[in-house]
Amino acid sequence: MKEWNPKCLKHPLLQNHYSEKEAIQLQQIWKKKCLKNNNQLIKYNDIILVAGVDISFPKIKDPIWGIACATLWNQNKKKIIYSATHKGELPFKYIPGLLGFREARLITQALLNLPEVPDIILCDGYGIVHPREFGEAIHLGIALNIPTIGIAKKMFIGECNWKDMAQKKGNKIPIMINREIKGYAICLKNNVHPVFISSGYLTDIDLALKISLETTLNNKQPEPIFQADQISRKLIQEYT
DNA sequence: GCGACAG
DNA sequence: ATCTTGTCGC
Repeated sequence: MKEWNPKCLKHPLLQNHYSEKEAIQLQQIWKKKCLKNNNQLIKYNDIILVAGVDISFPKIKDPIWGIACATLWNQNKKKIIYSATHKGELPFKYIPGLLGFREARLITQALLNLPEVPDIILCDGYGIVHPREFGEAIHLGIALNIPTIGIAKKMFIGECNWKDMAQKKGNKIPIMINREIKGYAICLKNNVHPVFISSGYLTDIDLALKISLETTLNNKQPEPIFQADQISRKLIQEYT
């Protein structure tokens, strides 16, 4: 059984209080480093444990703390088998394009409370569809050396006429950047707006779509993320 | 310069 | 992200 690296919270991408400029530089440095390594993509058959992560915030103006939740889904049982949470400080304000610096550390602390290490992590946000191809999913995946997928609820960058698409489960339409397909808007539930899926760390878009569909039960988002959202949101109420 | 902008 | 009830459609 895989073990958590006890030093994983020491990773440079998970440290506190970077300046905005430093954060952007780190994204560029680590993006370059990843391209050089030509790492192996995860294989579909090696995926059994799928984690989903999310953070909820108190309803105040500029929240400086939040509660992260990580859930664990078993692909054979098709259900959530564990969940874990962590309440803590947010090390960075919200800046579009730098979400990983705000959320990845807290998410990691919740993941560390899970009894097992997941084979892949579903993130609430983007992966490669990002101004510097360094969305939160990529950020978290590199820091932990675990494959990730980005699943966002709103458009960010790129071209995609998702409003023209019939809201039928399974329907999808590409997100184009520079005439290339970088992700997809895909409906996971009938009569509901699509989610926006892009590959993260050690994954490609085909695997991302397949795993997302297979871990979806009856909600707009895959169940691991949906449950992480629900659980963290409930916990916030108890602190408020 | 202006507005838009994942969570 | 968060504040929020009912309501429309399958």
